[in-house]
Amino acid sequence: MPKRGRPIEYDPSIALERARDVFWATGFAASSLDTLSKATKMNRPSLFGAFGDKEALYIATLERYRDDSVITLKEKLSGAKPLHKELASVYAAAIDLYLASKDAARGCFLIGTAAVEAVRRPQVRHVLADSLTAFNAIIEVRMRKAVDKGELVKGTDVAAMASIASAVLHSLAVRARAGDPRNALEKLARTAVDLICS
Amino acid sequence: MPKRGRPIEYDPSIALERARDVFWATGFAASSLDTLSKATKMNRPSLFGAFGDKEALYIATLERYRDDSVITLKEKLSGAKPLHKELASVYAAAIDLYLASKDAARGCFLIGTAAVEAVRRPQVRHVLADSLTAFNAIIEVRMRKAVDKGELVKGTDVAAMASIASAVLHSLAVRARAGDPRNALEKLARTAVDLICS
DNA sequence: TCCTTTCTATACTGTTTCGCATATATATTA
DNA sequence: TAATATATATGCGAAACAGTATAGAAAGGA
Repeated sequence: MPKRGRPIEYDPSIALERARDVFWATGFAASSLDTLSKATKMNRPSLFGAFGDKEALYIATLERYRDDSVITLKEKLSGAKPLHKELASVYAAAIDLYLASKDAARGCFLIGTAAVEAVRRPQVRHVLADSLTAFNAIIEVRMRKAVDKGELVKGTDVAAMASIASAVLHSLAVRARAGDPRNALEKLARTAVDLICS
Repeated sequence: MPKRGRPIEYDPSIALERARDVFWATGFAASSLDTLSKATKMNRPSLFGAFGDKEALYIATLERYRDDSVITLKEKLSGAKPLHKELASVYAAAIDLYLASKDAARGCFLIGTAAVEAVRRPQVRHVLADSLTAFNAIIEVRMRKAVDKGELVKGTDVAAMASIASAVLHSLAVRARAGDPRNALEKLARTAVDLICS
């Protein structure tokens, strides 16, 4: 017996994106339910019905961002192209994402907004930790493949190399939010690719 | 004509440290003046008289943290010891600082709490950017010296190397706040030292 | 047509927030 | 001692806040 009662007027997926954008620009603590309600075009009761309280909504946006990021990261590190090209495309995509806003740069949603809440909110901390681990693992898989293919010298510590590649991603996230210009971020990315793939 | 009127009962320097600790654990937005007032043992009117409004107080704590960090960073990168030892001691000191709390790890005060406010608060963004630039510059100076001393091969791009060393510091800051255990952070630090000083 | 179910709109409640106004305490100076 | 200058203590007040209660609207089912 599907479809009883009044149908919902919002698209949960779009609403989640709008809420994410609010949190991304303002952070969790400074984002009011009023602002979120307007951005998602959902009334507060509808927000509660769909996602739960403010923290649950925030965590849903974080998980969505993590899942999207995992997908694009896997795509870009598929192994179809040489490692140095794939790694460069990962950094380029990250920089585009971090500088996408017309206002001040937003950086990475996770590192920029979840880090501050992580100390006092264990759920947020765990989503953040899971995400960083997931990203690192995808990079590590590609690095292992690179050793097999001869793109990296045999004996390379792939876990170590992956953590360095991740570190550069973290640095791009922070520096974007600090207002670093695009060319500075691109220089860091080139440096990292050269260092890792030399 | 010094010392008129009732003398202050608080130590501005200690009060600033206490306020910094509140911001460090809770972030700017979620730190109430009530909590800050209790932590500093200053009434709200005294807080305003001494530091101005909440944002001015926050910026004062950020600048203090940056200045302290610059001093210790310069000390540890004085050139008295080999580069790999000095760099390792920088990372070790950072890890100690990031994990110092008895509760959840606080990471880096700047990256953990200023990054989230940077988008909407230009003053915070500028302090953050200045700080990252200052840290990077100190590392770069040491790297240049390392080339002169023969610790790094001639022709090394010292600016690039310094930005990688900084990136690892940023990653440690984020990963500490995500709850990564000490040994994971220490492994990243060792990896970075080996990569940079090999 | 009328009932049930589900979503939406409005408005409310009690709390917390920041910044400040007023009153009081403690020092120096005349 | 009186006057002045500065700091502290208490608490006010308007606004914002999160979450909810209640009423109304829009669909399907009988």
